[in-house]
Amino acid sequence: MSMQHGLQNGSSRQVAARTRNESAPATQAFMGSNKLTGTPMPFSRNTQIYGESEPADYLYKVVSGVIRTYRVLADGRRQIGGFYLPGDFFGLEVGDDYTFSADAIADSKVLAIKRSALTALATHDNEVAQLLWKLTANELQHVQDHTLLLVETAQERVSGFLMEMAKRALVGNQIELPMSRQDIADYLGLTIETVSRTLTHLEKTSAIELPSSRVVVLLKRSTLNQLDGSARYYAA
Amino acid sequence: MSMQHGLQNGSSRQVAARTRNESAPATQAFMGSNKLTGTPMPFSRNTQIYGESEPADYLYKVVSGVIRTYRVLADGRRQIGGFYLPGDFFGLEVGDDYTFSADAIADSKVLAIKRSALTALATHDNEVAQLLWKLTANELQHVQDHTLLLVETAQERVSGFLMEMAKRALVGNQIELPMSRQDIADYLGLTIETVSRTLTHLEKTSAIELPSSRVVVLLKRSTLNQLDGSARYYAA
DNA sequence: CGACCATTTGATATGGATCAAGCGATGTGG
DNA sequence: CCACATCGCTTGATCCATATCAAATGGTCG
Repeated sequence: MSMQHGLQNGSSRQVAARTRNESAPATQAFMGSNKLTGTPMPFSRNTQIYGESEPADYLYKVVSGVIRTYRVLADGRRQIGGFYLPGDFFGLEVGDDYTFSADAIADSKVLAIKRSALTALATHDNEVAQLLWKLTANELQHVQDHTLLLVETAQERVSGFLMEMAKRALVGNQIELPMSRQDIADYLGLTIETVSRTLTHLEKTSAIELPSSRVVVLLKRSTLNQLDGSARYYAA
Repeated sequence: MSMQHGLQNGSSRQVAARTRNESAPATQAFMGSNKLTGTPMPFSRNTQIYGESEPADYLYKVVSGVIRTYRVLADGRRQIGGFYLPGDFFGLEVGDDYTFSADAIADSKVLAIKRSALTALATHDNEVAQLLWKLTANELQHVQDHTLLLVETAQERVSGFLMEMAKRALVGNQIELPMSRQDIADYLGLTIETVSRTLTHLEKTSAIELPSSRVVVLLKRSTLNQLDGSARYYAA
C-alpha cells in the first residue's frame, strides 16, 4: 500500500494536535436519557447478541463488558465494524435488519431497548428523535474515521487504533486491550502477524511498552500521534 | 483548463437523472419533500463548493452534474468519500463544520438549503426530522459499504466500484464514468496505474469493454458480481 | 505437568506501489 | 491546417510492505 517512511515524515510535519472528534466507536454515553428504558441482559464471552440480516428489533446499550460488531466476507475473512464499551449504543438500524453481527468479547451486560417502542416515542417526542439522529451521526463519524485508517500504512493503522483506544480506555498512561490480536487485525484490515510485529516495533522504538500482550503503556504519545496519519488528515 | 470535453456529458446527465433507482452513495432523492427549498447554484468543473472544517451552513442537493467529497491526508494523498449524482444530498453535518471538502467534477447545479432553516423546521416538524435522520442513515450505509471495499483486493474494489456505478448510472448496459481515473483511485485507495491495469485486465477477460476511457460496457455482470466480494459478504 | 490457545518471531512470496516511458486525444499558436 | 505542447490514460520494469507459511514461545487451566 501507499508507503511513506512515516518517521521522518512525521517530524517534518507540524504536529497538528488535532483533537479528534471525541467518541470513537460512536454513541458515547452523552445522554442518560431516562426515556430509554430496557431490559438488562447478560452475555458471556464470545456469545452472539444478534446476527446480521436478522430483524433489528432492539437497540442496545453497553452496561459493562465489550461488544464487537462484524461482517463476514465471502472469502471467510471477518471485518470488524467497531468495539463498543460501557455507555456506547450499538445495533441502531434504520432498515429492517441488522447489517452487522454483534457479539460479546468479554462477559458483558447490555440494555436491550425495544425498537418499536423507540420509534413510536420518536414520532411525537422530538428529544428522542434527536437522540436517534445523533446516535446515527456518531456512528457515521466513527465509520468515516475508520475508513481513513484503512488507507494508511500498517504502522499508521496500529498507531491510530491505539490513539482511538487511548481516548476511550486510558487509565493513567496505560490501555488495557479487551480484544485479541485477531480482533485488532480484523478491525484494521491487517493480519495478526502484522499487528504483532508493528506493536513489537513500536516497543523497540520506545513509543510504547508491552508489559503483557493485553496491556499497552504509552510512552511517547507524540510519536504515536505523528504516526497516526488520520489524526491530521487536513494536510499541509 | 476551463474547458471540458462536454461531449456525452450533457446528454448522459438527463438520462441518469431518471434511470437511477437506488440508494448507493446514499442520500438518494427518495423524497421530493417540498419543505426543502433552497437556492439553485451553478458550479463549474473543478471548482470547490466548500472546504473541510468550514462552518457547515448549507445542505446541498445535486440538480445536475457530479460532485465529489474528499479529505486530504497529511502525506498529500486524497481520499474521496463519495460521488454524488443528481437527486443526491451532500454536505449534511451534525457537528458545526464540514468534515470533507466538496467540489464539482463536471459543470453542475446544486440546490443550497440553509441549515439553520432546516434544523429550526426539524424541531417541530417531525417529517423533516425524519428526513434528516434518513439522509444521515443513508450516508452511513454508504460509508459502511465503502469501508468493506477498502479491505478487498484491487480487482474486487474495481468490480465493486463498477457495480456501484451500475446501480446509479447505467444506461442500457453501459456506464458513463463522469470521474477521472485519479478520482476512482482515490475513492478505492489504489493508484491510477492499478485502476487502469485492473480495468484492462477485466477487458482482456471479457468481463467489460472499454470503447473509451470514460465508458464501460458491462458484458458479464455475473463475473463482476462474483469479483465484487462486498456484494455477498454474508459468506457461506 | 501437559494440552491448548494466543502471541511472537522467522523465512519467503506476492500484490500493488513506484518509477519511467509511451500514446492518443484535445487544444494552441503560427 | 499543421507542428507542438498538454493532459489523461495505459503499459512496462522494478521494488517493497504486508501476506503467507511455518515454527517457537508463553500463558492459562484442567
